[in-house]
Amino acid sequence: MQTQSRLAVSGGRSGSNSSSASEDEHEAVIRELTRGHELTAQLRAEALRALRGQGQAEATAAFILQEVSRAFTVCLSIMSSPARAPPSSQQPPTMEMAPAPALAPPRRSRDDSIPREQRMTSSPHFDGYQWRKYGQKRITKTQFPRCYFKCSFHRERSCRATKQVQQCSNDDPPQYVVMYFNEHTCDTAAWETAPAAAASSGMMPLDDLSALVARQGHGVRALLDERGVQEELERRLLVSSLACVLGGQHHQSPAGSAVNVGHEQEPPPRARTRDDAPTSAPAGVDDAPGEMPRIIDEDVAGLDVMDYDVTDVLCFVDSYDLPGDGFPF
DNA sequence: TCTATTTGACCTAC
DNA sequence: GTAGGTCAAATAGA
Repeated sequence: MQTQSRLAVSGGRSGSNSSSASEDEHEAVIRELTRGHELTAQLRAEALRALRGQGQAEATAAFILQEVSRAFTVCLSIMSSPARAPPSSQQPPTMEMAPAPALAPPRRSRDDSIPREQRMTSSPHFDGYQWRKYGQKRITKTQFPRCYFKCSFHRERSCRATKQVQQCSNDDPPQYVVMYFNEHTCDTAAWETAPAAAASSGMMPLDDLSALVARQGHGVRALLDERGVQEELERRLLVSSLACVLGGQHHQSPAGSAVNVGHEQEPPPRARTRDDAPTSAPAGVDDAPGEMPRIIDEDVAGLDVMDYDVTDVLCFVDSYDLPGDGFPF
């Protein structure tokens, strides 16, 4: 890609002043983000022109590309903020002077306690990964205990991902703050496929999906209740709409269902119901493993935004309390 | 019997 | 010394 090559040129530039190189990189990132923003605007114009008069597809494409554009805007605001300014030249060089790292402590240091992602949800376990609870702690000045989870594959696949779940309100349904630490290094795509996992992977026709839920007993029903099906419909609509935009094809709603995905609509229902008691839930074993995209906090931008790359950015941004509908932390 | 959860103890950072 | 994060033995459930 052009972006990569440009950044590579910028980053690979030889020079004695590391601060200068850092500034160059910073400028390069802003430059690329700006260009991405411009290209998104062009793509949006082209897509809307191509899809003019096609109702649902047009609206969905407009929504998705608007969100992409918003992501670029937010990233640019982050990169332009003083906090993201490149380090000053007064900073002492640390690489050579730093002492040899001691044996890494097994426990996370306080510096690492900054979550890579934070979200508020009433379904703290439904994020597409399997977790195992390894601890619970009552935190001072809080009403509810904090639960600690590791990725279920932390041992066999050395996945270091952890998350903390803490109830923060007694509402109905109760709300939880979920904090994620470390990236998943496990390959969740290789999970064994239970029927529900197959259903949620997008490979099962929606008619079959609905029929499965109607036909099966508690097992599948627990995973894909009616609201889950509704959410699945919406997810596929988004995916197919974006594919149509990129492929220039007319969108056809999956399974002939008409699902409205728009700003005016009330937030779609959550997919999960069993997660409202994190201390007793079997830590996500039933949480629809597989390729199902993680569902981001329903509050993000007031929309039911799926966790594709774009919304990863959105979610990340939310934790910085930027202007908008972000998560207030 | 196996696996996941619970919970008190221990360890580390502040 | 305190608070928060993790460990690991005990326990529960399938």
